Amino acid sequence: MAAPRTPDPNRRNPESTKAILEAALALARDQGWAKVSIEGIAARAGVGKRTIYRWWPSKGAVVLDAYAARLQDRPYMNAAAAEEGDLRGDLVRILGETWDMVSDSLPLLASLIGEAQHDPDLAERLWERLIGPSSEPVQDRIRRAQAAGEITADADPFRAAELLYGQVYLRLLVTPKPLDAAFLEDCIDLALHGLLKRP
Amino acid sequence: MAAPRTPDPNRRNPESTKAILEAALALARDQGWAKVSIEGIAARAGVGKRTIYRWWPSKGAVVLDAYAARLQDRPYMNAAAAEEGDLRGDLVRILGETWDMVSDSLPLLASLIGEAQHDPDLAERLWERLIGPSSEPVQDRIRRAQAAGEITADADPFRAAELLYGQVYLRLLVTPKPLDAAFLEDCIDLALHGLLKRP
Amino acid sequence: MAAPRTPDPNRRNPESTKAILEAALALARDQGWAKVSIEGIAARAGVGKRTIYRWWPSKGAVVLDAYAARLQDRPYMNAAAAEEGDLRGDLVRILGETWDMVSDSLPLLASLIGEAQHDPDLAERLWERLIGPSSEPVQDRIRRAQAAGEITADADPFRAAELLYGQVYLRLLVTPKPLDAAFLEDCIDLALHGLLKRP
Amino acid sequence: MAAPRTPDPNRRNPESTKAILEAALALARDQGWAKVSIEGIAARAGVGKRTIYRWWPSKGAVVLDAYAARLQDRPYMNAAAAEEGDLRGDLVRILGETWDMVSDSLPLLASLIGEAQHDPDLAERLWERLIGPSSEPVQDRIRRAQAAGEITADADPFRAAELLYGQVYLRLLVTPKPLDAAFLEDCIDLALHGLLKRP
DNA sequence: CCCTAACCGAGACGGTACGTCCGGTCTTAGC
DNA sequence: GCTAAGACCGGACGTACCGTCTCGGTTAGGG
Repeated sequence: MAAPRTPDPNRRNPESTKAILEAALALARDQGWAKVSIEGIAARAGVGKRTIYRWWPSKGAVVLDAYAARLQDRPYMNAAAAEEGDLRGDLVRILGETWDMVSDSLPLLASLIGEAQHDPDLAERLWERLIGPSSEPVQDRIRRAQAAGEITADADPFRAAELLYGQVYLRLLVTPKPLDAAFLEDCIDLALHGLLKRP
Repeated sequence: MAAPRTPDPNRRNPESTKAILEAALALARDQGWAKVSIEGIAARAGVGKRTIYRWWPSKGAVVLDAYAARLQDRPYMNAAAAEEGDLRGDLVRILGETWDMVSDSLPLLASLIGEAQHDPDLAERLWERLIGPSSEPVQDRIRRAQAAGEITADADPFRAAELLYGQVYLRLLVTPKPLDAAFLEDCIDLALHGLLKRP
Repeated sequence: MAAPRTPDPNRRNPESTKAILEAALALARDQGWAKVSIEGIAARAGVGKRTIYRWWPSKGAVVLDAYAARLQDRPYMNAAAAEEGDLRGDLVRILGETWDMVSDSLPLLASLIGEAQHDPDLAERLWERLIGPSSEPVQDRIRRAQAAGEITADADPFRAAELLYGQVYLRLLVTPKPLDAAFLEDCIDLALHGLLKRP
Repeated sequence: MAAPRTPDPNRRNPESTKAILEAALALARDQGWAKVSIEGIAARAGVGKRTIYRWWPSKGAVVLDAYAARLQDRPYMNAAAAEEGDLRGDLVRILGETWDMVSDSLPLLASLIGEAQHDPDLAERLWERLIGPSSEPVQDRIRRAQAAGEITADADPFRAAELLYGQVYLRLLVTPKPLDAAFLEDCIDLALHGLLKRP
């Protein structure tokens, strides 16, 4: 009975969408996050501001979409199809694949997370679409290692992923030290062995 | 010899400084980060905008100063003077003390880190003044544990702190799950033992 | 063919325009020129500053428009339709009509001319819209007087108007003496007869 | 008994005064009136703002003083010493001498008069120090012409000067037409003869 | 095959805040 | 006690974007 408030997705202009996402990504990467604005995206995409506001709630959401779309355009990593090897080697491979996808756009990812601190809606989208899923392969591998008895059975795979990824995001967002492939490998070793000396 | 461009700190008005920091903190805590503006701080502090721009480069820097000043005003518990107990217990105490200081202003801390993602100068100040120093007690305790043979000698204390704190900051900034004292304790246990099953 | 830089006048909001002009006039008359500011006009008119800057280059231009609009709203007495009388009488009538329109806002007119001294664009607008046209009736009457042989044929009507009006503007802008209707009449007599004793 | 509010002129530093006046004049002539500010004058003169505010009430007053000082430095016109010639010739000479002094700084003079429209104190100073006195020689010559019977005895010399100078100031301040020596001569002729045809 | 509703570009609008300039007052140190 | 220097409060500047809105024009589908 009530008139629908949401716009009809079928009538969405794919060219405009594409132009907007490309413009957002280009601005974010070329001039940095601070220079991104809805107004700027609209101008660069040759699009009315209205068209952006119709489909996205904020500039963060646009950039997130643009960034996610770019990641999906990549020659998709086939973690699933990979042969199962030893635990450490598999973790190195999994993190390495993710690393290859994002290593050239770390500042953009950091800016998105930064923006999400004052934008709960963006925070949710970011977690649901990008960050949450990205730890699934690690959690899966942890679970298989638990089944194989390599890892304590009562460890929570989600917490295990946090132990591993926490180091990475801390570097990305806070610590003024390099974040590179070698560091990732060290993170894996440290997470696997922990701090206590083993007998 | 060259004429200094920076203003003379001796002529700084301490009352203005105090009013500005208080206004910044009040705004940040009451209305949230997004509502903080140089203009708003100046108005609430009864101060010219120029006076703020003279001494701080950005609103982030003001809020950081305000936040740091508040932390230092606390009746400081000095971890160093504490009786040395067992490793896990000391870590629980150290993290607990830090936690007590920041637990009522986590969103503000998160916003500061978020802002720092697009503001390298703020990022540096934040690390130097707030975040870097906060992990020193943990690193110290790790070093003593290494001397005592509890922890592998070749582990880097800084990396050890990253293993521990990474989990905390990941929760704070990214993961949509609760961050509380119980979680901190779990972080310590996980970091100490690592993922691999011990024989 | 080239993209126009100027905004499209068709999209101009007539209500905003009206509110701006009224606010400008009210501020200029109530508080005096010095208290007029774009910011103040915008606030009083309930309008964004941008809307003013979009259509006017300076506060002087706004006030000029407001002042000119107010003059045109007056129940216009058309000198042209007036019965032709003797030269002096007609001049008295013409100056009197102009006088009636501006006598209650002389400081505003003076301020506009004052402002125009440092603003060539305003000076041009002021001359084109207000001051230049105001001497036309005098020039017309001079021309008819030349045709009737009352005035030397080789006198330039524009210069004649300058002789007459110069005295008036000198009083308005420079001389600290009263400018009133009686003075206007004396200006006419002096301009008509000149200084040299007639035989 | 009461402490004097006005500063003691004897303690005035002549070097500062000179530097201020020179700086004011240089700024006014080089960058135009709009770029003149107390702050700018102080910086250029190497003087504290306080020193300017102590001796002048406004930037207009400073520039007026600077301008007046410059005029007095000129090789002073000796109108008084001039041989008395015929009326028209003397007027041409008197106006010509004034013209020679100001012709290279007309915009500055116009700006001063413009500023005086919103600054009654400046208006008074301007009239007393510069503009009023400048018409004295003309009034004197008019009086002598009246005594000689060349000019109607009942004409007010002050009004006569207004008739003559009004044309000049109108050009300077309002009319977008050239103001040059030839024009001055025409002003004299028109003022002497008036508009009415002589029998 | 036309009508009408939604999309689209463009951009004007009321606002908020920006970072800068300057006005006029006050403080500090030096002579 | 004047001076150079400049910090201070305050107000306005002109600009950048925000998110909403209105305007024609185009496009798509249901009558």
